[in-house]
Amino acid sequence: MSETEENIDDGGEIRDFVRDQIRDDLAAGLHSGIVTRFPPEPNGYLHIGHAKSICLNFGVAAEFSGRCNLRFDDTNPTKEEQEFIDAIQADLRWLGFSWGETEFFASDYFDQLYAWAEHLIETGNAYIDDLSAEEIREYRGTLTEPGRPSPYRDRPVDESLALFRAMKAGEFPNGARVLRAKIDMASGNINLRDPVIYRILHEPHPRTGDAWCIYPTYDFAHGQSDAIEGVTHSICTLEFADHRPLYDWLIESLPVPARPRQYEFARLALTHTVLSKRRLTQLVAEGHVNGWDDPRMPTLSGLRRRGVPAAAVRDFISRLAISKSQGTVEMAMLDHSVRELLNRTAERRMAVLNPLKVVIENYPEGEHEELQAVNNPENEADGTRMVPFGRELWIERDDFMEDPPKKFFRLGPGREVRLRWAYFITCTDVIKDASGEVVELRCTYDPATKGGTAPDGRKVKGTMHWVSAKHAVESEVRIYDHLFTRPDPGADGDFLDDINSESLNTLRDAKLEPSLTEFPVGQAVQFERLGYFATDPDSTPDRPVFNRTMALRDTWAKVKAKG
RNA sequence: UGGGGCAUAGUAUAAUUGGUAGUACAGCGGAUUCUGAUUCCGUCAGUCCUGGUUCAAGUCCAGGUGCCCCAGCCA
Repeated sequence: MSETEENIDDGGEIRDFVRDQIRDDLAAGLHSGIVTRFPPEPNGYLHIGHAKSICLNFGVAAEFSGRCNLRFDDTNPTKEEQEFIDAIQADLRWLGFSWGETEFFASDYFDQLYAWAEHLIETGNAYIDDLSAEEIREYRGTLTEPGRPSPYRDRPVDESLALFRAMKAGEFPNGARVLRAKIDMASGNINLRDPVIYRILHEPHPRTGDAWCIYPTYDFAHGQSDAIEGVTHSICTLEFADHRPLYDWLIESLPVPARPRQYEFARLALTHTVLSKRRLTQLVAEGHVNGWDDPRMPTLSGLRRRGVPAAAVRDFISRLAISKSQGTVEMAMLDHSVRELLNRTAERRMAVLNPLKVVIENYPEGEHEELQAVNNPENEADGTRMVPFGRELWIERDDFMEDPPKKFFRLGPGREVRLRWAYFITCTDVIKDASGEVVELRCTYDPATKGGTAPDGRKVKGTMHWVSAKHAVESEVRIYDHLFTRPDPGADGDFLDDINSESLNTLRDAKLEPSLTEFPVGQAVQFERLGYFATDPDSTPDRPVFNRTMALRDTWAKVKAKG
């Protein structure tokens, strides 16, 4: 595994503004150790954008001999589910990260957070507001106009305290009242216009059950949770920069055990896909894809199912910059990391996706032989295997043209090509059906070319893959393309309108060489000349199903397209 | 003058803090090849704008412009 790191200085350290900050803080003696955290909300599956945050937070912790906590930000039981908690942990492990014995939950701190809320009321820094959600919005003002104080803003401390306790006791319905921090209704930063910090939610929580009917908001939970855990550097994405003043205000207003600091970096955006949880959830909920782990999804589980190795994801992330400028990375960048890793590690096999029958007329009927093939030219240790060869073969339809252009190196009438690891064959006849479609080729082979080289030194331009018809394993192969037709889905209207209707092409008549039945689910393999594939969990013992992880680069396709 | 953030090749970024604009991906061309793969070689292309300071500006100063985020009792 050779994961390249982009921004490395001569000392081998990764350089970016977050790590620079940490080095400075360490040099200034601010901390004895570094603690970060990865704080997913369990309301969806992890995607490749999360991988950037994961690699940053866990990476930083490892580089500075610190610790990274996995902490679920589970403060909104209306959206969160145990299924997501389990999936997030599974995806993290797959990606290759571990977080020690325990995982943390914001809900573990509900008692402490509640006590701090009371403290805020007692110190005159928070109040119970009876305004409705709509009224609060009206009073908040707009982006350019200041807000107005709620009529309940100066309610006596005792009254707020009593009301807050009544809220906790379940005496009010959802939405009846909220607890608000008392900060500045005229602030240019809307997060400081008396933000709601506790709301009534009569909703069972995946972890605390019915213990609570009031729940803290993100803003009231996150920084304090960081403080409780001794997090030194709370690294989040740019959209939270506006929240930092509130984060700091709460830390300063409360008797918390530590002073964590928040730093923001630009989240990952990728072309030809979407990475917002709202959109991904919509794709799943409305059935545009077959679940969170659909191989077309940018989720970690989708990538895994498609056959993308975790190491390739990590390599891709390592090439990214940690910065504050929000760009969109080309999907080709990810493709490159996948191909580079798989080229080195995936064994090669032969499979015919769109079969065309070939009969070798001068090969003895009823006989076959075993020919030796190299498993991986990039890794001699992978050895060789035997592949059965016979009189009737399958070749790829695309590898034959009746009237080929000059640059076409493959099979055509009267042409000679090499069958990989086997023989040179020459096409002698083309059989068509009533509609004129080619259904079979008649060929002859040269026994002297066994193994693929001609003793007389003659050359052929093309080498093709093939599968013995008698020994072929019937299979289904799923070919994937970008989920969206354009690089920026939704930029020009509804993102659903940009869904690629041809993102999944299921080939039900694929022919595999026999050894392909030995590949366990998820194991990467290269089908020679076609791409990298991995077995899908839908496979059955008698009918394997393969997903195409990534096509090989195809310069012929480019030549052909140019005409 | 609501607040916050960001501008370097097609894309993502680097530039020792004022001293030759470098890297990766993509593209293009070629060599090698029993995968039209891989590998190798070559090549294209960039500092948002306008002024200013300076021997010297991507970097400093002034003024513009453009893009992103914020008006959830989501995170």
